[in-house]
Parts: sequence; structure tokens; C-alpha cells
Amino acid sequence: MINNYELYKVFYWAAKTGSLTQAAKTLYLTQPSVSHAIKQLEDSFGLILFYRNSKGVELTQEGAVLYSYIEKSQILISLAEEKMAALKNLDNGELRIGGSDSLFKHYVLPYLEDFHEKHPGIKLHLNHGTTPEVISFLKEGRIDLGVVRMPIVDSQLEVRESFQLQDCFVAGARYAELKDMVLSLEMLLKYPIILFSRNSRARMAITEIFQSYGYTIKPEIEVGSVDLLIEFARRGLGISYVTREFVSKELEEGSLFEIQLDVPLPPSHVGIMTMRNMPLTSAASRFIELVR
Amino acid sequence: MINNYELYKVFYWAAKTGSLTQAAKTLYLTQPSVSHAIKQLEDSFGLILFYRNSKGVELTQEGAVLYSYIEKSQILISLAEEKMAALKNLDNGELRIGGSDSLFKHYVLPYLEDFHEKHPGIKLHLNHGTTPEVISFLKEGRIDLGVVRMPIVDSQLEVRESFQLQDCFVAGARYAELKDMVLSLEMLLKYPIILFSRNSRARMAITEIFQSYGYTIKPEIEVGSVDLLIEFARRGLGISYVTREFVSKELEEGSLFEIQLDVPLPPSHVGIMTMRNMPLTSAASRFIELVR
DNA sequence: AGGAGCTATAGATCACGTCTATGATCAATA
DNA sequence: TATTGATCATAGACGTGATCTATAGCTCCT
Repeated sequence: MINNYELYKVFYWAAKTGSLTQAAKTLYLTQPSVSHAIKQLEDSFGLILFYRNSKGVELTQEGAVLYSYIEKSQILISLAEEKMAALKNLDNGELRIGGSDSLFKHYVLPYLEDFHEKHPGIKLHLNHGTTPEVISFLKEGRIDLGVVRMPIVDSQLEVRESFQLQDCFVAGARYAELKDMVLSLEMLLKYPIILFSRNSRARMAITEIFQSYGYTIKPEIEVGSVDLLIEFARRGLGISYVTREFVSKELEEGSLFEIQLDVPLPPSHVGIMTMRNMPLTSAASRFIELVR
Repeated sequence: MINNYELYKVFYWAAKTGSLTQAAKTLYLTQPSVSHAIKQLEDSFGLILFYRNSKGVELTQEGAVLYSYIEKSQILISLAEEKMAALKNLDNGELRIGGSDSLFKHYVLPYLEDFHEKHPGIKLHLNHGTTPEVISFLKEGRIDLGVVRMPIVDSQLEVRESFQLQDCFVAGARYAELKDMVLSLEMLLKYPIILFSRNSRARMAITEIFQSYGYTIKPEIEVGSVDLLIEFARRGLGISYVTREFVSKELEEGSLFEIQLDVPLPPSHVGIMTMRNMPLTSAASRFIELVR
């Protein structure tokens, strides 16, 4: 039984319309083509599928049995094609993004809102984790793209730089005397420092910066979230190292102020990370395009 | 979306085996053909369906969605093909026969038993009725073939003569004096005659025979079934006109005897009737072949 | 009798499905 | 590190078979 499945499409329409001529029109074929196709099917089964009469065709008993299967099959294919079109049009589908909570909250969110408004049919899945975790998610295929701090050096990954973040040291009212001063790193280190505890890119970056100047930065307090970094600084428990964009509200309202240093802190870059040589879903491509 | 459904077969096997090479082997194609087929599908949707890696292929999110539909569709087609093969092999199906009760009982039954033994998967449907009723059944498509007395003159029908029946007059002990006599039609008519009441072929035939000899046969008793014809004759209510083959048991055991006439009664022919120019089901063809 | 449907058949044509040959990439070996 | 053996992709050639046009045959209806 080596049948061309295309024949079933012809059979389906012939049965559905009850006319080879009609089927031909539906399929943009000529009537003899349809006639021939049906004949092929009949020959392959060794069974007659249609009664031919002057008004058209009618299923035989055996043709009716075949139709009961083929009809369902063809409907499934139609549904599949509709679904594919919907996926392509982004009427449908899902987008799975990995990244840190703070990046989601302060940076990715507006893009997600925009994306969701434009494509309300796409389900969004956010998976937060540290940069190494996000990389694993990506490699395991659990997310479509990751939003992480650069640089990422991994030959399996492709990273599109998307924007810069400026990290800085901030303090609260308790250290008001520093507000108008320009501190050296050495001076800064005399104060209690609050850093993000986890093995994050930001933490690594600041450690390296201090090392490049010959100092070692050792935090008084380590916390597990950006929110705590901010809260601890506000309460005067120390000076927090935090992304400036994440505390813009506090800086504005004056509950925190930025410590001015005599050396520049290099900005950190945020990138959108995907698997290299792996095709993206339409939704993922669209999102990246939107963020650009 | 004008897609060749053949591509879905290729897609199905590629997804199922996780390898274009394997799919090619399954489908007796070469790997480039499969590769090309998948590419066509992808292009037609504008979506990537597989991740290609050095071990084979893996469905993308969108490919997985497609597969969820196509898998069911392909399974239905496989089932359909199996079913068709079963119908062809007569492992399966139904055979609907029309005819008179008496023909079924005395003539068709052994063939049906034989058929059923050879093809136990075929469901048998027997519809009894008079010849005109059976013809209607056939034209309405309610039966596949009819077993009736010939001649049938209907251009829509095709009749295969299959065997002869000899009708005759029989009587019981009450008319024992006739056993060794040879009667003329005129003499016969002096006795009470029992005929089948319904507008049957047999009734028409005997009427015509008498008319051709210039007589009119008028029954004393009309009954509605062959069984009653026999029973009435046995009980001596008259002389029944009945098919000899239907009373072979009674003739043998002596409860009935055949009246000898001085003119021959022409045999009646039984035929298997089908719609002309209408294909037969495999089961019907097989049955006819068996009866021959 | 003629016309308007329908399907079947015959024969020609050419698109396209399939092939072979080869390249590119990757992973697991030696 | 080079080698081998998988994988899939690409290019180009080939030939089959799907499709076409033209026509016939049939049935029903006017």
C-alpha cells in the first residue's frame, strides 16, 4: 500500500461535494485529473469507491468506510494548517524568556507589555534565575531567549547587545555627609558595603574593577535580591552597589543618593542571548526585533 | 495554503524517527528528498519545524504543534488503509441480500452458510419481500443483491440466471386416488386449488400457463406463505401449487405426492439480480461467484 | 431530437519529485 | 589533533507521472 496521500485530498473533496467536477474546481484541477486520481485510489485498494451516475458520484459502501476515516484526517490537516498560519501571524503561540528578576522588573517589562499588547494571543513565560541558570535553561530548551548581562563567552550562544546599565554605589540618609563628596575607592571601602550575594555578573564585575585598581572589595552584608540591596541602603545599613536604573525612583525622591567616585565605573551591557545556529520561534524573533 | 499532503507523510516520519535519514529509509526515498520535502513545508508555513543537529533532527516548538495534528491524521490514514485491505480481503464488511423467505430458506441458505464460514467477518443482512419489493430495495440501495424468480424485465437491473426450480401441484392423503393418475388441466381444475396469495412471480407464472391453454385458474384458498401452502395440502384442504424443491422432504416421506399432468409445466428460473452498471461490493461479488 | 450536465479515455507535455554527487558540520573516536 | 563516520544541506540532472486538452459516452431534461 504505497499510496500518494495527495490522492486522499482528492477523494475527500470528491466525496464531500459528490461530484468529480466540483472537486476539480475546489482543488484547481481539471475533471479528468480528479477522475484519474480516484481511479488510482480504487485500483490501489482493489475496491470501487464511488457509484458514477449522470448527476455526479456517490460513495459506495466501501467508499463510505474510507470517507469516515479520511474526513477526520483531512479536518485535522486543515486545523493544523490554520494553526500554523496563526503561529506565523503571532496570533498564537508562546514566548519563554529567562533572566534575572531585577532585569525583568526594571528593563524587560515595558517591552513585554508592548509585545503582549501587539500579540495578545502569545502566552508569556518568564523564568528567572542567575546568568548561569539562564544559560542552562536555554541549552535545555526550556526558554527561547535569555536576557542577561554581558559579556557571555559561550560558543553555543549568540548574544545581541541590547542596552547599557550603569551600576553605582548608593546610600541613604545615614550617610548624608557623603552626598557632596567625591570618594576614592579606598575611602569607599571604609564604609560598610552591601553587595548582591549570588554569583551574579554584576557582583563579578565590581570585584574585577576593584581588583584592577589594586583593591579587594569585601561586603559587610550580602543580600539575595535587588530589592533588599535598595532597602538595606535606605535603612542606612551600608552602601549598596546597584544598577542606577533600578533605583531611579529612590534617587528622585531623595531616599537614596549616588556616591560620586573619583574613578569611572564602566557601564555594564545587557544582551539578549539565544542558542547559536538554532532557529527562533516567530514569537522570539518578533520580540527581539521589538527590543532593538 | 496549497500544500502537497504527501509532504505531511514525510514530516510525520521525520518527526517520528527524529532523523531525516531514517525517514528516508522508511519511505524508500533518499535523504536529500526528505530534506527537500521538509524544507518545502517550512517554506510554505514560513516557520522552522526542526532543529537540525549532528544526531538528527528535533521538533521545534512550532514543529511540535504541527506534529500533534499530523500524527493523528496519519494514524487515521493508516487505519483507513488497513480497513480497506480488510474489506478487500473480505475480513470485514457486510452483505445485504433481498429475496423471498422461501427462497432464502430452501435455496440461498446453504450458500449463505458456506459464505459465512469462509468469511466470518462479513455481516449478513437478509431482507425478505416480494419480487417488486426486492427490486425497490435494490434501487434504493438498501440491499446489494436480490434473489428472485425470473424473468425480470427492468433495464436498470442485471440478472444472472442461477438455477431452475420446478413448480408442481401437490396433494396429501385426502386425494390419494390421484396418486397414480395423469391429470389434464381441466380435470385438475375440478379440485380445490391452493395458491400463494401475494402478487408473486410464481402465481403470475401459473396463471399465464393456464391462460395459454385456454383455462382460468382460480384458487379456492389463497395463503400468504409457502409453509402454509404445504401445510394446507397435507391437511387435505386442496391441491397446492408449490416449488418441488420446497417440498422434497414431504414428497420423500410420503405426506405429499406430486400430481402428474398431461402437459409439462415449464420450470421457473431463479436469478441473482443486481443494479446494472453499479459496481458490486467485494462481498457481493464473492457471494455471486460462490453461487455460480 | 437536441442540449446540458456528468464521468471516462487517450495522448501529449512539462513541472517537479527524486536521484546522484558533493559539501558542511559535528561528535566520537584513535 | 587528526580521522572517521555520522548527520543534514545544496546543486544540478534526470525522468516519471501528474496534469492538461480534446473527445467520447452516458443520462437526464427540455
